[in-house]
This record gives sequence, structure tokens and C-alpha cells, in this order.
Amino acid sequence: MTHTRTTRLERGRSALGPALELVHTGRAPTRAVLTSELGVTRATAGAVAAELEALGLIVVDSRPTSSAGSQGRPSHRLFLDENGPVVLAGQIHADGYRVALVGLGGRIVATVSGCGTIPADPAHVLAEAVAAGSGLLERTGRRCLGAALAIPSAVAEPDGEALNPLHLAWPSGAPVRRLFRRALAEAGIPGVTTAVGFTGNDVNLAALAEHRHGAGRGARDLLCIASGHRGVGGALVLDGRLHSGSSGLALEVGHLTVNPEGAPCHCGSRGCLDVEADPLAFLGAAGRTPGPEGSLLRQATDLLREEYQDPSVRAAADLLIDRLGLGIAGLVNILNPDRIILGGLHRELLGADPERLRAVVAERSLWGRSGGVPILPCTLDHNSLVGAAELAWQPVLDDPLVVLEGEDREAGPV
Amino acid sequence: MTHTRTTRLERGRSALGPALELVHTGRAPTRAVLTSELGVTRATAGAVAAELEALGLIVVDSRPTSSAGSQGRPSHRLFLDENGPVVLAGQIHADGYRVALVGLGGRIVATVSGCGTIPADPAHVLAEAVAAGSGLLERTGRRCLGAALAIPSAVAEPDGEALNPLHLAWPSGAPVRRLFRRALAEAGIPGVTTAVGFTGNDVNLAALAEHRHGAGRGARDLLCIASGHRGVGGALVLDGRLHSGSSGLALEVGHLTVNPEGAPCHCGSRGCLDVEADPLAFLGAAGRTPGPEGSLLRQATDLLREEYQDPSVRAAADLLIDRLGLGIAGLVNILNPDRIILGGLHRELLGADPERLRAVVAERSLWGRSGGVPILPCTLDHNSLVGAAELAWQPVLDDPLVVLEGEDREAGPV
DNA sequence: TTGCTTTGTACCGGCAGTAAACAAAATACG
DNA sequence: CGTATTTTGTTTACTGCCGGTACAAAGCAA
Repeated sequence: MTHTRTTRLERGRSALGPALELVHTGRAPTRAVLTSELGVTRATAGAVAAELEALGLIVVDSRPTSSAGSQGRPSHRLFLDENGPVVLAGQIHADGYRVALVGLGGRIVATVSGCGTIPADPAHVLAEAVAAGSGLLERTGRRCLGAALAIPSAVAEPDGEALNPLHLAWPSGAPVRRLFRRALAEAGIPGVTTAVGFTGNDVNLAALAEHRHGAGRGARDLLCIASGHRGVGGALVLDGRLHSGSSGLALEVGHLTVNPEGAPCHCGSRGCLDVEADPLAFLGAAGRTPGPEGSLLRQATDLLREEYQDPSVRAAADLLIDRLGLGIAGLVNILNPDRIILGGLHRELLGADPERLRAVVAERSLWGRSGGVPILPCTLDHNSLVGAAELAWQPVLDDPLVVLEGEDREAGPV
Repeated sequence: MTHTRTTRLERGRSALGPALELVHTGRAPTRAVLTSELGVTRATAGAVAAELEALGLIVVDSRPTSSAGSQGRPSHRLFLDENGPVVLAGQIHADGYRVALVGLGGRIVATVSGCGTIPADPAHVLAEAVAAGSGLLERTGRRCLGAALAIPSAVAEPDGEALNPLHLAWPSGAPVRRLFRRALAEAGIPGVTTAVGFTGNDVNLAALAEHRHGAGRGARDLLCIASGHRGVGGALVLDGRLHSGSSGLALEVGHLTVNPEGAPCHCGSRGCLDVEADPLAFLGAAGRTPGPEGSLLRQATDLLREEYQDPSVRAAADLLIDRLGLGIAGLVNILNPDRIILGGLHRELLGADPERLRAVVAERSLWGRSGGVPILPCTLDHNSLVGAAELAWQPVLDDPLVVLEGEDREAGPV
């Protein structure tokens, strides 16, 4: 091939991507702070902002602003364009699927969800979800720049197979990414050309979303632990990037030993976090049997919130907090994050007795003893969905000029 | 302050750093591959190489090369300048210290070591080591661009205190980095101005060295486990950069549980890797009592190598391999590295029965079951020392123009 | 009103790096 | 043996990002 590999695309206005990311994460409300955050001159920041505006991604409000008491000429404000392009984000969970159009800044523009039992055939669900998303796009008339999907199982890289999707009745190794991309192609969504459909683990994506727009903002190394239905998931964001390991299987934290005399786990060991600190374990520890109504998470959460006075419930909560703390302490010794956020049942456990959890972690971790890690609850609604959107937005954040590609195509093929 | 924050220094020939790193790690033997590796034009690669040569870091050999059978005009060869500047690297270990001058490419130019019991006062040892290094510099007449130190304990960031330096009889929390810098300042080493003396954990630095020059070359996510004297150390290199956590305490892998019924550990738990898979544990498992002669590692290594036929030794090795494998499997589930390298006793254990270790890891890790991680022995001599040198070289690799700063100063102060 | 401070813009210049043409040094093939 | 081909290195414009500076704008303070 005669393609001489150049760096052309990687260069072009190199400050453009970082600038968009700053506005996207709410860290650049004005051109002035854009100037200082980027470390460029005012001239450059102005040019960059103008270019982002020309791309239809941000809006500069140059009306006389209410002076905020500070001296000097007031800044013009930078906003993300509320009518700008969106990405298609989907999430598959134990009870159904949810699809949303998400703009920059993690703003959910429109959403639709399908409930009911997920059939054993992933292709069918994906087609249904993509069709729903396509419908949203038609209804809203938004331009779509990409698509991504969050699923509740490990996603093996580089091909994106779902590994052990236990609560979906899908076969392990199902080529979810390929099926998703095929569904996108068959739906023929205009504009979904630059980004061909990403897929990721739901907890990973939740962590990404929380890092950019939620409880993880500003953290450099963010650890996220969550339990939604069965088992425990983990995720790690390093320097703003998801660490999913060389084959996408990092942070499979479910098999940390937290109870040497505990229940046997399907991994062959016993007392794994997976079987000792998920909703089912909590219900069991409280002496309840899971009912047919509502998800395990819902049942566990309701029990925790409504019957915390009940000594058996309280004891079960304490037990799970201790186990979770042990697992977190192990992770802290290995990863030494500067913040930890908890989702799902673990978020509720943290809410029930924050001090107990922090004490366990501090006692059992080297760093805990010498200071301690902030442990916070997740704050974002639909964080997996927003995280999927982050995945889909990433190419644009890396180089905002890619939005031009679709326009070229629309303008007229040669 | 009127210092308007510019990006000046970050720009200036942005391909210079990556180019030097390529030559430094042996991945750019000619300008031609430099061209393709950097993704720039031949013109740029040529200019960059010329500039690195002008800086006195590399040498271009333009003599007629022995044609290697390939077609076309033969490339000129790129070499690191063997007479170029060096950095001062030091290592403190249980039996003494070692100091070396290290050039680019991890080449040890000169070395000196001091044996004997390390006194309880860190400042004294550091002064002695720095004096030895200063002597080396005077003897060789080399220009020195920086200094760094490897110590066998966790190094707390951002200030560089030694945490729990168990085998050094130093107080925990000793401000090693500050003491090291003070020793450097008092020794008045000319040139050590740009880099003010780094400090790091020895296993971390060994991993860094192996990643750049040894068994870890080419790995993206490299996990290193090693046991030298007491306890077990770990390190992780991500995308070519050491991951030492937000406060420098990452990869404290010693407290992974690998034997629920095991010996109590000072961390409060029992059966930790620290007490179940270090040289002392091996000697104990083989029914030997450590003697006064030689380090624990040496005794364990000798036993393993010379008496492997002895059933009790063999059984002890198998036991430690199983425990180590369990620990590694846990780490693989969490970090999903694409390569693992083992040092110290663990390197010997791997050599004794590679298949057993790989089988345990494969059986107990999610990723292991679906493919497996390469597990290799460390290959570099004095890898901690070379790793310390990497730390000291880093500013130059980031921006080779910093070597001019010292020259300016030497040329003549205003 | 006159400063002072901060923000935004216009214009110039430096310079890294592309592109293209040319030169050099080897092999391949008649 | 000589010419074509291939690969590498170099020279010469030329493009475009961005720094620097000067100037204008828009608010406070006195």
C-alpha cells in the first residue's frame, strides 16, 4: 500500500481535544479559565473556542453577563450546545434494556427502556434496543456521532465477547460487540460511521461516568466497586482513562477472598467477594429468601432501608460491610487509589454505616492506616448509560475535527 | 508573580523525547525505523537525530555498513553515545549499598558497593553512598545529569518517606528522599541540578528497568513480583509508566491471602503472601533453619538449586509455587497484565517448575482460563539499580533539551 | 471622570513538521 | 559490466499552530 503514515490527523489544533474535554467535564466555564487550564495564550484559547463553536459543539454566550463581584472585564460564558449532536448509549441489565441519546456533558436528551425477561438470544435484544434508539433519533431529529453499549459482564478485548454473563442467560463468549455493530449496521443509523459501536462492562462504564460527571470528579486514580444483581464488579480509572487491562478483564474483583470459611464459589475457591457481598448474600445473611417480585438489588435495598432497625438486618449489614471492607482494603493495598466510590448495594451499605466501613478499610490497609482513602457513594443517575456515552464520545473528545467527517458524507459523495 | 504560564518547554521539537526513548530502549537502530516508529517523515527523523547528536546523547555512524542482504541503500546506524552523560544511581539493600554511574540504555559505566551492616541512621548511609558516587564521577570525569535511589521499602509520596523498612533497622517514616537530596547537595555534585534526586521502591524500579531493557520489553501492562529478603514486593508498569499509586503505596501485594490457615502476619490477618512465599518461608517449609552465613535469598536459592532432588526441598518448592500462584492469580484477576515477570526467590521458583506455576495461575484466574499470561523470569543484572537510573533519566527522556541547562550554567553565569 | 484590572481580538513571526524533488548507496537483472 | 530498482538521506519550499505583542472592550475603584 502506498499510504505514507503521517501524523496529520493527530496534530491539527492539538489543543482542541483537551479544550473540549474541559468544557465537557465542566471545568472550563469561560475562555479565561480555558486559557489557564490549557496553559496557552488568550489568543489561542479564543481561537480554539471559536473553532469548537464552528463545529457546533459549544456555544459562546457573549451577552453582558452578571458581573460576579470580581474586578475586570467579565468573561463570556462557554456552554455545551444543547442542540448539538448526541451519541446513542445502551445498557443491558438483568431486567431489560435501556437506550438513551446522550449529549456532551453527560446530558441525557431522551431515553426509552424495555422491560421484561431478556431472551437467551443476544442478537434479538440488541436489535430491539438499537431499533428503539433509532426511533429516538428519528423522533428528535438529532445528529448521531456514535454508539456504545454497557453490559453486565466482563467484556473480553480485543473482540468484545461477553464472558460469563451470568444474569443474562446468554452463552459465555457471546460476540456482543460484533452483534451490536451488526445491529447498528442493519438499522442504518445515519452518522454512526466514525465510531462503530463500542461495548464495555457496566461497572467500568459507571466508573468512567462518575469520574467525569459525578462523585469521581477530580480524582486521579479512581476505584469503583458495585454490586447490582449477582456478584461484585470493580473498575479503575487511571489518569482519566479506564484501565480495563490487556484483555479487558481487569478489576474482576469478585474473587478476592474475604471470608476464608465462607461459601464455595464457582471459581473453585471459597468465601469470594462475589458470593459474600452481593444482594443475595445480604438477603441470606438477614435470613430472608429472595422473592419473585423485583430485582435482587431492589429487594436488598428495600430491606436495608426499611428494616434497618431489625437486629437481624442490622447484623447482616454489619457483616457485609466487614466483608466488603476487607475486599476494599485488599484493593487499596494493590491499587492505592485516591478515591473510592461505591455503587449498587455497596452504596446502600456505605449509607447505612459509613464509619464502620471506613474503619475496616483503614484497619486492614497500609495506606488506610497512614491517612485513609475517601470512600463515597455514586451520585449519577444511570451512570452505566452515561458511561457508555462517554465511550462513544471519546473519539470526538480526542479530536473534535472528526465531527466534520460525517458532514462531508452528508454534503455529497463524490 | 508575573510568570505567564506558557507551554514553551513542552513543545520545542516534540518528537525529540519519543525519539530518544526509542533509541534508549533499543527500538530505533536506524533513522529509517525511527521514521516509521515516530510516524514522521524522513526529513523530520533526520533533523531529530541530528539534534540528539548535537546534544551529545547519540552518535550517528555513517560509515558504509555491512549490507544485511536487504535491498536499497543501507541505513546509517544510531548508537547511544558511550561517552555521553550519566546519572548517579544508588541502591540500599539488606547487606549494604551499591552505587553506579549509568548511561542511556541502562548501561552501567562504573560501579562501587559497600558491604556490611547498614547502620540505623539512614543519613549516614546515604552520605556514604553519595560520597562513593561522587568519587566515581571524579574518577571517570563524566558529566552527571541526575541521581536516584532505590530502597527496599514502600516509598510514600509525595515526600518520599520510607514506610516499614523492615530489613534496614531504619525508623518507619524516615524521610529518605529529603536525606538523599541533602546528601547530594552537601556533596556538591556538579550538574545534579535539573533532577534533584529521586527515590523509589526497589521492586518498582526493577520493574521499570525490566520493562525498558529486560524481560518486560514490549509489554504494555507489566506486573512484577519479587522477593529478595523478607516479604514480597510487587510493581506495575502501565503504558511505560510506573504505577505507584496516589501516595506511592500501590502494589503492596504482600497481604494477599494465599493460605487461609497460614501463619499470622503483622498486618493482623493470617496466611499473607508476605509470610507464606518469601525466602524465610521457603527455608521453613523445607525444614531448615536460616544460618548466619549469607542473605536469606542466597540461602534459599542455594538450597533450591543444589538440593532440589531432596524430597523435602522439592515439596517446599511446590508448596511455595502453589501459594505464589494463588497470589498471582488474584493479581491477574484485578490487573489483567499482559506479562508477568518474577524476581528474587520467585524467579528461582519459576525456574524450578515453570509448568506448575503456570497451571496454578491458569486454574485460578479468569483470564488464565481463557488464554493465559506469559510468566517470565527477570533477566537484567542489578535491575533495581538500572531502574533507579531510569528514574533519573526520565526528565531527559521527556525533554532532551534539558541537557542544555547544565551547559548554560557551566558556560558562564550572568 | 480617570485609572486599574481582566478579558477578548488582530496581527506578526518563529518553527516544527509535511511534501516533494533530488542525491546517494546498495541490490537485481539484463 | 551497466542499467533499473529500491531504500535511505538531504535539501528546499510551504503550511499551520501557537507565542508574543499591541490594542480594544468592559467592568470595578477612587
